[in-house]
Amino acid sequence: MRNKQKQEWLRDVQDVIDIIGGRWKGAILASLCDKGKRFNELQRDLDIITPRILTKELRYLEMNKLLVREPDSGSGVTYSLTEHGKSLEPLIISIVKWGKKHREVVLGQPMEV
Amino acid sequence: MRNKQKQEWLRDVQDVIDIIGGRWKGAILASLCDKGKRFNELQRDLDIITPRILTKELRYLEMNKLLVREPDSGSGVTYSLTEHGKSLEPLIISIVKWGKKHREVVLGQPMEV
DNA sequence: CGGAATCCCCGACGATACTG
DNA sequence: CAGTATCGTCGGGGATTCCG
Repeated sequence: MRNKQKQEWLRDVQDVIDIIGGRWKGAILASLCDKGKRFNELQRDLDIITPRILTKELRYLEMNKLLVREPDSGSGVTYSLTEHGKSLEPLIISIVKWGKKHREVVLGQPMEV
Repeated sequence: MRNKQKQEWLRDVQDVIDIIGGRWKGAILASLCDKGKRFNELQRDLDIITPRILTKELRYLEMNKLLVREPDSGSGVTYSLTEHGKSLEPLIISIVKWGKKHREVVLGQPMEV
């Protein structure tokens, strides 16, 4: 760990994990991927997350500029991904790819060369 | 979230996050990246992680076949990455790359097209 | 409808000490 | 050297209720 560059990596990795990690953030991003959604719509879509948590997560993601909150005239709010938010998708795909390979390995495939 | 594929993605992502997330796992992997290390060596390398935690993390990573524990004759144990463990590096690099971009965006760069 | 306020629980993480 | 044992804390996540 004396290695400076790796120290920095760790910080970056932690940041990203903070964004897509946790129980809900990934799901929220995924749900918004198709199209923008309203609060209640999200709440239903996410298998009954409590409003408190949903609000908190949305705020966090908004702060990180991954999504935007747009009140429409009346009592309605729409959340949708920003370009930056969408740019996460390729990364997610890489992660998923490794994750699948990982599952195979752990389930007992031979792998040691 | 009705989207089946995305549900699966989320699971995979969570798995991966579980591996590189948390406070220490990433650091341990990074530390072992150069070469295998002994328990105490790791402990020192990781800026005073307590033995309890280190043991727990090592066990977890071992279970996931990212590293191997090899007792050498005498009272010494060496931990080193498996091929599978090493295969994480490219992924980490992708994550770091996005993380850096992300920091720029959040720090206030224009980015909306 | 879209939240905010309160209260609570549990699991991750840690400090410290001890052992074969 | 390589752990175990015991205890403690701290905060994320949740249930429930109330509000404009």
